[in-house]
Amino acid sequence: MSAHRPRILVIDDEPQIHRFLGPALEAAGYEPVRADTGAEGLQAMAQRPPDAVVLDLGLPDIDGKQALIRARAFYEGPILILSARDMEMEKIEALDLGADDYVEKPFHVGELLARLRVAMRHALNRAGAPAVVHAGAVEIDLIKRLVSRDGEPVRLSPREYDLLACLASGGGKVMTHRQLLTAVWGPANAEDVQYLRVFVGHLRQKLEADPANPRTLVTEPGVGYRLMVDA
Amino acid sequence: MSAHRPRILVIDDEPQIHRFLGPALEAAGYEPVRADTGAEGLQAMAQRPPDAVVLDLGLPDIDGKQALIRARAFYEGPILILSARDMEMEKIEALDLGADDYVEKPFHVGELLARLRVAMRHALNRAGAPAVVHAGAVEIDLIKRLVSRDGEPVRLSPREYDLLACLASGGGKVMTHRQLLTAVWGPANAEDVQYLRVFVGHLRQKLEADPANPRTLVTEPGVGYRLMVDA
DNA sequence: TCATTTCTTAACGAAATCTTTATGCGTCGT
DNA sequence: ACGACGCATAAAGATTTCGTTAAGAAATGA
Repeated sequence: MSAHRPRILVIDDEPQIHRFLGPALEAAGYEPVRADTGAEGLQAMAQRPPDAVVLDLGLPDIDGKQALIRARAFYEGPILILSARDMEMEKIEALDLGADDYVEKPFHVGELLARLRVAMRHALNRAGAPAVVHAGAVEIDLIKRLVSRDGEPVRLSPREYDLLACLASGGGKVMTHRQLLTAVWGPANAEDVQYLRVFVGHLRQKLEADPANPRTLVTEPGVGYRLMVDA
Repeated sequence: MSAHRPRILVIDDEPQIHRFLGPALEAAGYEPVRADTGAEGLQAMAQRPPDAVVLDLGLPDIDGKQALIRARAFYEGPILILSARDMEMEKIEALDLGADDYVEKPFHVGELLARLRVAMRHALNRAGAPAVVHAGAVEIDLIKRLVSRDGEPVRLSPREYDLLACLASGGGKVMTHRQLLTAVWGPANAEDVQYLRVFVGHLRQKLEADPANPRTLVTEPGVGYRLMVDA
């Protein structure tokens, strides 16, 4: 299955929560990501935005409210608040600060999962901004997952698209072999440069006017590849 | 921006609830609308759609679940469930049936209002999504739950419609196998891609001019399917 | 209840994709 | 000049993914 399971970041200092929420999430088809402190959680969110966040307000290092505010500064996805305390004011504040739901501890796993589904249902409708990258005659719509050349749609295989998307998201910067390989083929294949050669070839065949003299997908010898995005 | 205050329909048989929720809503800047039975509530919703609904599950005339299902058939706004019972299964069912939140009685007014704000915040994002989607010769009315091809109505089974509706709500985006499966068959069946193959086949049979060469319901190999909605 | 529709599941051939190996070309340093 | 190295392309085989069909189970409605 190439479409990855939704990644749920759980930020909680109690190992117990992770121990039983992790497997539950996994059983429900999600990929749980663990963070034990607020700082760790915020870093994880910034590094690779998860599909949803479960945040405990009672963290040892950062005040829960502060964590929520700082998270909302750059993260738009669903955030569910967990809290041991039954304080109305806290709930109201959290919800008004941008949390999508609030669950009291102790909670039923089924209910948490249901509320997670609701939050992600809402997130689906939140139509994102049109993230479209232009590179010469090539146009890449990263949201619709659509690629066209001179206005004509181009059919790409999953790997081909993932590779192109990775290059496009770099914003014209050189992407090293390692970066591309780990992103598309996973960390285990970070050394198989040959994959890149083959698939870059495929992409050039489909996207370049003259595949032998690439002007859009350029190779940076010894380093990696670069997509020449328009300014 | 609507000219008048947001109208909140409260469906509850207990006069007590209306007595203290009504003024609270009014104080918060809303215009409360009262319904004492399920039938009355549904009628009010159909007659003049409120900006949000607060629905008590323990109604005397209609089963709460049924009321929710029937409401969701034509009303897309926020629905908050009220219930005296603390039953996990009921919560999960209600949330999966399309409710946006679930509050147990007795509740704090402040919390209810906060959750209402969250729900309406979500509704804002949801707004703007067209209720009728055109894709080639196919027309899908997501509210009336009606599908037609070249103006001729098309009969679809429940699953077939749900699948098509999910594709249509994507607005031309690719919907991954996982997204479609979790939305239509539930998270438990997120891996059964075979369902999709079978039902996509059915839909093509009914909707495509040449089912063997689909131009409206396109497959994105390795990723999912896409409905080619008109621009 | 019975009849009809709908859903689930399995099997199979066909097609597309991925992986791997092989080969040729050019550059660079020795 | 020579070999080493990185890059590009081609092609074959293995694997995965798709679409179709069909038959039995389950749900629906009269």
